[in-house]
Amino acid sequence: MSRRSAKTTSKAQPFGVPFLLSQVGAHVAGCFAERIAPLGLRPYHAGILGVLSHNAGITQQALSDLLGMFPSRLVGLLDDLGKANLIERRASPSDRRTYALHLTKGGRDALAKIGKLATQMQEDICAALSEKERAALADMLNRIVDQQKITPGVHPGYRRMDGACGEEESRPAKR
Amino acid sequence: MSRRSAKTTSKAQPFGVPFLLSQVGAHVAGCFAERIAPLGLRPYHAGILGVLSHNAGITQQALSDLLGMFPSRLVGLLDDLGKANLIERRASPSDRRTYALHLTKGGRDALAKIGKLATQMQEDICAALSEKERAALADMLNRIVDQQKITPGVHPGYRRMDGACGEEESRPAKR
DNA sequence: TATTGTTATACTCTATAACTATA
DNA sequence: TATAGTTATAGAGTATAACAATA
Repeated sequence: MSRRSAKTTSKAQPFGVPFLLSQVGAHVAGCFAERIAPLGLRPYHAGILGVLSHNAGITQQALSDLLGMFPSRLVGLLDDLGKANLIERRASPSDRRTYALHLTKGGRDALAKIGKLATQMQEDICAALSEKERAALADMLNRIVDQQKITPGVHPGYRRMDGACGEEESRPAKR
Repeated sequence: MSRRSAKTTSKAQPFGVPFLLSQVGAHVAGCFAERIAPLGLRPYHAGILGVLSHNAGITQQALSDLLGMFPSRLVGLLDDLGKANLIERRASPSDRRTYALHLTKGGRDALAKIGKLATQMQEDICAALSEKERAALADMLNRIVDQQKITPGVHPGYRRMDGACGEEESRPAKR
């Protein structure tokens, strides 16, 4: 194609799919972080709101399990969301040690805003692709998610990097 | 273990391309980190080796510019690579303040190992895709890289998050 | 005076451990 | 005794500032 001006950049190199995925993924994540910053939120917060919308009433323990993060790390994030009145910790009648996590009205509103923002981002990020290609890209990525046994809708960024990668089939419930 | 049985994951949801890209990208990055760990390297190190292979003799200042990171942050990474005898800082005859960065034989060997490892990873990550699809995916990602003005071969992970995202056309050379 | 590379410092983030209150 | 949630502590990682040598 068109060669770029001299600059320090390298010439057209055959970068592999893994590098491209990681590169574009990091770029997208950075863009997303920038765009939700005005809402007073960080990507971690947004991800939790999303998970809560599909898992109403989940406990903190179960949520930290699902996200693959330490419970102690979750506390601060939930505190943030609580202070912003986006979630509430409802006391559980059966077991008074646990809280049931729920989105508030404000939380659902925030999530809707994030959704619009994500739609806009898709438009920007995929500007170089046709409608058909975007669908094909989404389909391929979904199949990778499935084949790699990534939990749908859960971002690996929460995960503590122990043994999250492929290699073996064993997934010994991590305890 | 009553709570783990319910499989708290959400049902099939329409996750957008940006989320999928970020999700898969983070997964791939984690896998890559795991796989190069036995070489005593982290992704940052590998990325620098790759950049140096196409920019032999670059100065630290120019490299930190290219990567978008603070020079002081670069020092430690180059120290690591130097201690492992993968790069060398050659004294510059014209300007004795600067060093010219070069890969050593060991550095080129390490880079070759990383390349094989990346090829293997591509096989694993793309297991769900046909050859044709892999090519289509790479092509689409390359076009996104181009359209989003991401520097080819440079991972955004180095970048300090100031204003790296799209929005405007202005790119005021960031001094 | 400005610039390159380096060191020093402060701040953020996260993992681990200790604690409480329930069970 | 074990578990849910929290708090405390410590370690890693990074941004900023200050510095010495050279231009």
